[in-house]
Amino acid sequence: MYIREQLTTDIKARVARAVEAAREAGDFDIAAMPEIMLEIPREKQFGEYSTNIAMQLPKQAHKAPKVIAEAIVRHVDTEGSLIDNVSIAGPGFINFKLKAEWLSAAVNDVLEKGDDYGRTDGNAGKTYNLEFVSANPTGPMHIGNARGGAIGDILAETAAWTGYDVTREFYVNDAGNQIAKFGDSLDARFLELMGEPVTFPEDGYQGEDITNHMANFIENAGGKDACAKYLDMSADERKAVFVDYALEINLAGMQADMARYGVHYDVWFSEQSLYDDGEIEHALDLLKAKGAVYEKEGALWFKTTDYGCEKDDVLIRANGLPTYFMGDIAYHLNKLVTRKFDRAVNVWGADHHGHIARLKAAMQAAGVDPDRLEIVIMQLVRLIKNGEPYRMSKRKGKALGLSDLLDMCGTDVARVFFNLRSPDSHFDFDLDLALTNSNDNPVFYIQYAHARITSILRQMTDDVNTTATPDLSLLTAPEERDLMTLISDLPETIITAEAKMDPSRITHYAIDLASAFHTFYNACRVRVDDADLMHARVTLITAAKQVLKNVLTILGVDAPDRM
RNA sequence: GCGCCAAUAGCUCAGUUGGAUAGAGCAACGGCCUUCUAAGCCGUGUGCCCGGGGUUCGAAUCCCUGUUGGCGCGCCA
Repeated sequence: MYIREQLTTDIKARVARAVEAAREAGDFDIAAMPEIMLEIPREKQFGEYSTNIAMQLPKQAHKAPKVIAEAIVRHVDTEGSLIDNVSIAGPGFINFKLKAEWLSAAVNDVLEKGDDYGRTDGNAGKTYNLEFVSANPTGPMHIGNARGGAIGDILAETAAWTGYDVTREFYVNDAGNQIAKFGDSLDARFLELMGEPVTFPEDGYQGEDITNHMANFIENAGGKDACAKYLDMSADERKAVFVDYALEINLAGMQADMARYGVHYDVWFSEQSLYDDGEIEHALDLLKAKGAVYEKEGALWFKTTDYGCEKDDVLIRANGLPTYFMGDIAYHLNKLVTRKFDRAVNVWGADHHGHIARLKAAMQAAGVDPDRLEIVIMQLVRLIKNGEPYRMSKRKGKALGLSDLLDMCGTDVARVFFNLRSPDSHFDFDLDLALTNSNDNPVFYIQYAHARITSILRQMTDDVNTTATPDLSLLTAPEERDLMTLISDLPETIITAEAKMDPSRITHYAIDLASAFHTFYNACRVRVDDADLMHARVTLITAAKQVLKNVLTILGVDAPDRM
């Protein structure tokens, strides 16, 4: 148990006993014990913890909040606790001021747990599938995928730090309509390169990458003459060859890009495998058996409207081909039923939010608790160049790729940048800022704190007797206390980030921690004549360095020793 | 038309399960390096928390409503 958890459970228990004691003493009468909430006051003058219990009771106790608060405070037993004193303030807040020792406990906690400081086990034993990015494999990844990658990966990491057994998953859309379009586009470029007359499909992929694929294909095959045999094939056979060829290359490219981005997937799940393994059929049969499917105009429909949605959705088209929705149902049943994940979470772009309700409806129809499926909706990224939105079209191949982005600003900057704001806020990616002004980026601010600490410690190896126990009670400066307080917050920050599915909280914490260290650094010298104080401060910055390292690990960002 | 997301300082944004005097970065101005990394620190001030109702002891936060912006509403994925 980390120190904050110990404190909150202890204080809550003492408050509950005090309320009980006050009631027994006849100070007030209440029918039921309300939930006791502890909060951390914004103003330091109000102590480390505060409860509003006295303001929740007046209705049933028929007494003024202050009177209730006084009665509770009279009965609070602080024996054997870290509570220094209890007071009443404002409209009836009960404030707890702690003994300075609690901060030492936080520092010792860090030193004891090391690389594991911040890990908790509240979700131990539960499996968690996190699907993110899942970019269309028909072309290179774009900047929206970059945001999804950073958010998803750090979300996965926070989940792992709270005890979940996490699987990072990429759904490869290697089946269906867009693959057909991909094949049409490849074939058209091939015929063009071969000098055959051809009209490029109107809704085809116009990017250069398509032409490059086929140019390379021809070269690898030994030139145009050697490729003449493909002209004799049927168009469908030929497209199948090209799709196989280009898909493999694209997939390898995406895997390489994601690896470079610090994202390592456990599973690359093929949509096509759902067809090959009969899971599409099986899912359809299941829905049919539940009576959720009907036929209309030659197509098979899912009764989405039975689940509060506006209209029904097609599962199998009149031409016999399953829709993307059908595949998605089979896929999520695979996650939740076949593979039995306790939770399945998807990170989707805002342009997909309309699909949440119907997918959950399908899960419900299939007899699966829809709450086991959660969607994190990420608002779309807007590229800003020269202060104006930069329009790009993936179809025309003008998108800025993930690899271009990484060339420009590097993995560390990109990962932090995309986790500066919560997923559900709109995000403007300023190209000029990323290109020219990396000093403004908070990632350097955080890393600089780590490098500074390392530098100090490097120079002090001989000055401190590390076998002795440091006297942390010497750390009384406000800057020292602020730093220690922040250090104690990491476990709860991770738990909150996971619970709210908001990885930006980790980034904000990292910035706050770095700021607390820089402030401390400027206010307090570590290398001082007083050997005991020096020892205590070395211990403090050693802990701060460890926490910075752990938080950078979660963010997937390097913790440099020098800058 | 219906649905989802957003609106807080000049700009970009924090703001914890509703709490006490709404914060930070950038920008502007002024200060801090003979001593552990100045990619840093300290100081100076600015708010119709989009408007209007409501709930509450208490609302930037919750509910209703309006406005503005983004996205979606296909036998596309």
